[in-house]
Amino acid sequence: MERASYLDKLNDNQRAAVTFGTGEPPGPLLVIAGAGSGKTSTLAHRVAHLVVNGADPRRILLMTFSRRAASELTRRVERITAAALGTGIAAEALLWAGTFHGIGARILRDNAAAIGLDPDFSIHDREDSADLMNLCRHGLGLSQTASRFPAKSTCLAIYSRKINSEAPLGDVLRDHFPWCAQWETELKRLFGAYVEAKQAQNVLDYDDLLLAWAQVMADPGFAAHVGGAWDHVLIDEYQDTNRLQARILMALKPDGRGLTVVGDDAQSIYAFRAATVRNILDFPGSFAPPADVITLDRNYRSTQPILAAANAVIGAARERFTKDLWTERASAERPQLVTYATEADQARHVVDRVLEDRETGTTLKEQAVLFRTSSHSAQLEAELTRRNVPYVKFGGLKFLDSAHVKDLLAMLRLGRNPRDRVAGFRVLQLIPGVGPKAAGHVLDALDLAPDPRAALRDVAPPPRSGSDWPAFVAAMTTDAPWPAALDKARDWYDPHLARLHEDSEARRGDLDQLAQIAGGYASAEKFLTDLTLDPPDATSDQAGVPLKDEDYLILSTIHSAKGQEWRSVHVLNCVDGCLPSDLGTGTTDEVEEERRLLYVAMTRAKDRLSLGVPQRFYVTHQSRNGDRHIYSLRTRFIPAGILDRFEVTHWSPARVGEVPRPAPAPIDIAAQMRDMWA
DNA sequence: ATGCACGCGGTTTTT
DNA sequence: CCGCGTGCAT
Repeated sequence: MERASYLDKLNDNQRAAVTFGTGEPPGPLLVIAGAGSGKTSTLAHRVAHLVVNGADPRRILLMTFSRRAASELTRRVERITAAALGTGIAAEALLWAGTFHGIGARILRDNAAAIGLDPDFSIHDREDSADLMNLCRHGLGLSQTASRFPAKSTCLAIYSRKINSEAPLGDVLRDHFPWCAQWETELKRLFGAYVEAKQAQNVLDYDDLLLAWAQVMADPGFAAHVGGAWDHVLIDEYQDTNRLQARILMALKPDGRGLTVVGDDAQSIYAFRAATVRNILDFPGSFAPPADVITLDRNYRSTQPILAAANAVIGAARERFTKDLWTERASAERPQLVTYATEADQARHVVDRVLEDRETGTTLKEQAVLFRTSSHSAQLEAELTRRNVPYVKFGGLKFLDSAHVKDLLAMLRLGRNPRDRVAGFRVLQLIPGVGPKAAGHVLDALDLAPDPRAALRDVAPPPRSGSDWPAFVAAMTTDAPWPAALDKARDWYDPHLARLHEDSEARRGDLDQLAQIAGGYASAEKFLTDLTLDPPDATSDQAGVPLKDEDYLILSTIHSAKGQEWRSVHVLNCVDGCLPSDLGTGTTDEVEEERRLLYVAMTRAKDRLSLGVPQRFYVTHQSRNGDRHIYSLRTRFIPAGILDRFEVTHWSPARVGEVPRPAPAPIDIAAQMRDMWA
């Protein structure tokens, strides 16, 4: 076959990765792809190349870290194949592109009957899971222990880590939750109850999507059935997978044939979710003969000075398994390291710089401000709002977390799966006069009924529910097709929204948005699954999400910035305590992960990079005598020895024209007010 | 039984 | 500040 023209645009290593594999199907391949090395493009080309050479796209499994990454990849594959073949493959041909969790949900749903699951199972998001954990916690009387028992979210985090790391509970507690170690016995009991509750309620949490999948794969018959559905399995961001995911992968393709994994150990930033770089390091040796390894170390994204600074930061890492990145993009401009007296100064200057860059032709969308923790952007957001700069924030709170959205989604979930007690408690208590007790009775009755959905019509109304009940039942049991069913729920919910929230107008807008999204789905089930596994991740202040064609600045946690790039990048709060976060400096491993976070942040920049170092912070509510400020130091990841990679400056606001004004004589307002009644 | 007022305490990052 | 548990009035 004549050499396809798309191969000409690739460098030698990229081409080797794209065309790798002589066998049918080819042996296992590991691609170590440095930041900005054209990883996504290489992966897309490899998939396209397989298809161009006759692979059936419906028999390719493509697993990525987010659904956004999956659709980007799919789009590119379509473009490349379209150019190469004349006719592109249909958009639907790549049937199996998604996240580990999304694919897991699909496999479990498809095989539900055979593995003893009700196919109508609901999927709980993190908060729902924590709520269920809380119900169990109360049930076992753990909420009123003499010394305080760990909070529901902590319990869930411990449980989740145990599942995903496949480590004994004792080890998990010792290594990651030492302040909870005294509760090991109680936690074990709690987790047992939690698992039973999930099963009784026909509910799966995030971890179950992987755990149940792994358990399916442990059965040889099922493993062959599931694994046999694909000729090629490609995994992106392999450095951020955990033990459980690796186990699933190895069971899918035990001999490694058809398997490609891509990743970069220098960008591993999800250890808190039990991801382990061991997966990527041990991958080659898991097979006999070992997997081939191809390294992409040429960076196409950043200028040389940016790369030099990033390399210096990661160069000090305790362990390094890969390469220094190199580039041919010369520039005289070093990254900036700017100190400020306060965070407010930092916010002001960053906005100044952003606007300057926009004046000189860099749109807001081509610029980003990154930070370690969602709350670090608070002052910046205030400044942006004050100066009317539109922005969209990724990471942190999502609009799905707001009470009114959760209420409506819970109604839909309860309609599909009346055994879901978390949804049930939430929804039933919306009815005035119905509290935990009455809600519990209704749910118990539904639980015992042979057909819970029908039972909702017949169940005795709660004593004080009044005239609301028939309308509620009607809304819940409607036969309206999707998405009209959502409108029925909204109609019932609307008066309660107005009753419960002062700002019901703004919240109604969110629900409009939700209805819009719902319209794009064929069924409530698909809608709920997708929304839970891949929630719309941007929030943007009170103003609502800007229109798609509008220009807006990107604000993002470093975690949510993974895989992305911008011409200009500002990193906030590069000080000890923020980056590394003072919460995660317990162990050397945790500190090393924080170092990689800074590395990831810096390598997002194409042309311009600046790191902010505010020296004074206001810390609120840390001492009971009110707010205080603390002084902070430049991050330990930029020691004096590598300062020469940066242009170091200090910025303070101009004080021009500022004349101190004398204060007027004091007045006694309180006395005046008293005198009004004298 | 529900719902509200009060007081205490508090590990980010996400599928 | 916010969520959570407790205690009291309806």
